[in-house]
Amino acid sequence: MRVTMADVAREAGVNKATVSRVLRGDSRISAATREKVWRTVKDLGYRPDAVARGLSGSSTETVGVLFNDLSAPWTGEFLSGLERVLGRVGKECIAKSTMGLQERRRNALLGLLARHVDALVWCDGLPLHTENVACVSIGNSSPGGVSIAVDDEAAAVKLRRLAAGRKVRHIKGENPLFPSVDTGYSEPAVRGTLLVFDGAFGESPDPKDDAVVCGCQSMCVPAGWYRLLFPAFEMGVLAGRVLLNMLRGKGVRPETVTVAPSLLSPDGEPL
Amino acid sequence: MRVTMADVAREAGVNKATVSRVLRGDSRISAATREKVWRTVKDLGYRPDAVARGLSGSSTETVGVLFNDLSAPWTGEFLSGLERVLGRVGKECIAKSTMGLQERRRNALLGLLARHVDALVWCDGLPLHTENVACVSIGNSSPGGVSIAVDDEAAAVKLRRLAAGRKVRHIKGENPLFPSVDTGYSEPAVRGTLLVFDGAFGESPDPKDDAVVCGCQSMCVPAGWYRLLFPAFEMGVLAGRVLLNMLRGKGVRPETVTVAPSLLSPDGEPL
DNA sequence: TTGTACGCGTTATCAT
DNA sequence: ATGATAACGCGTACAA
Repeated sequence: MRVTMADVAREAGVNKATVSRVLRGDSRISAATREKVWRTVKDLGYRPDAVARGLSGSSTETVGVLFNDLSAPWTGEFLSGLERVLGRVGKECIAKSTMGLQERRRNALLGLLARHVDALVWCDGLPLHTENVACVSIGNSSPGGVSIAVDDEAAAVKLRRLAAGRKVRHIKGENPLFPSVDTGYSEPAVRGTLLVFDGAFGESPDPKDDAVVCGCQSMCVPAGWYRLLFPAFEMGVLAGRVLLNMLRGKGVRPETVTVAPSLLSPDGEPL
Repeated sequence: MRVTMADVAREAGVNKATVSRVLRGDSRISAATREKVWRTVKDLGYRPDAVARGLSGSSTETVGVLFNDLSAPWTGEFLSGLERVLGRVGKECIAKSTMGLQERRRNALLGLLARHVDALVWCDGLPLHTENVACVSIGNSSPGGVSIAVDDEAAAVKLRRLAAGRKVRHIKGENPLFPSVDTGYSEPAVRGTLLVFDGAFGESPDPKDDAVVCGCQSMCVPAGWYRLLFPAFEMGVLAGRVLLNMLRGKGVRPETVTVAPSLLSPDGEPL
């Protein structure tokens, strides 16, 4: 059988309520009682029941995370960053994918609400404003909501600097990570070409050219190539921080937080 | 306020228990009552409360998934496969990462047990046998438990076939996906070299050689290279199926299920 | 400072 | 076939 609060109370010779208070760190409790209760808790190996706590209390300490495609290469990094922040306060993440289908989106939402998630993270485009639940959206600014987005312009600036004096060819695959990054570089090329691969390696660059590959932290690139990193981890961290602030009712007015991707040289040096 | 079962019962003029029975599809209920209850459910937009159901019932319809490093490139694919199977029966996944730390492992386990997860998936090496909770481990066979593993030998066989007549250089990065794949090929090279990159591109191959890159479905490789795919998605699917069987008490004796990685030609054709 | 008692929304056990 | 009622484990006004 499971060790319950009643067990601890009985063993310690106090009331259930007292045990509950000690565990929640209620100040108005005698040092003696507190000590005694903690002892019993340890002795019996008692662990609060998260489900019961969720039903009785006002929070389940869970967060729902919805992706368009959970199998995309950056989701793990994002979840990792999110968990890094939320884990510290005992919250856990429930990951789901909607495949861009409106019905699945709706069902996912209803399912998560049925679980009393404290917050939602929409990583699948369309921001959805759900009353009563803290919510941030990724990539798309939600009107009136909080969103975390990639600073495409900053990326473009870095690429332009790297491209200085040469032609730029932007090669986008099926699922580019930086769909709106465009160097817009049109000066006459004097030093060859800079190839920017986003989502696919279509060809091998001429040895005298440079190549930039867009991807996540974990991606592997051929030696000598540059990397433009999609800041998935940082976005997860930011999303987590923003959510915590919202849940604590602190400032953080609805706004858009942007993260600049970093451009790394073949040696791994940031440019 | 939330629409509860009591609301439905009152509105439909029946008992809470009856509503519960109708929702669970209990057969011994009159067609009239069933119809009436369903009507009211629709009208009021009632949704069962997953938390309360978890407390009262015997299942929370949740599964805990533990990774060594959640930000690894294959975790998303794995979760996607797992969710594909578990989602069909209304189960959701809670993802956590342990960073290989024994203490975090333990805490993660305790936290998930506190949430009454129906099952656990260990993707971080050491299989942990937890009494009372269905559990599969990934990559490492647990003595007496169920595990899903990559068929390294099958991968080696395919590589050997591809390598026929040439030298093989296996280049492993920091986190190779196929740590134990070894072609063991030592015949005198008569047709150049086959480079196998696992986890890192150390160099660019000589144009006359072939190269195989080990990675996930989402990885991008230079044109003309071969790919050895880590079957993360399939492993997720398998893990899900095995878990469901365990939870339903069906056969599936403790064993090891292996998945063969596929070797793709530059055109995407399986070899 | 601590105890009493009720509520959270379901499921399950008896009755009827 | 259905109703009444007791768990499930915890939080919390209210009382003492």
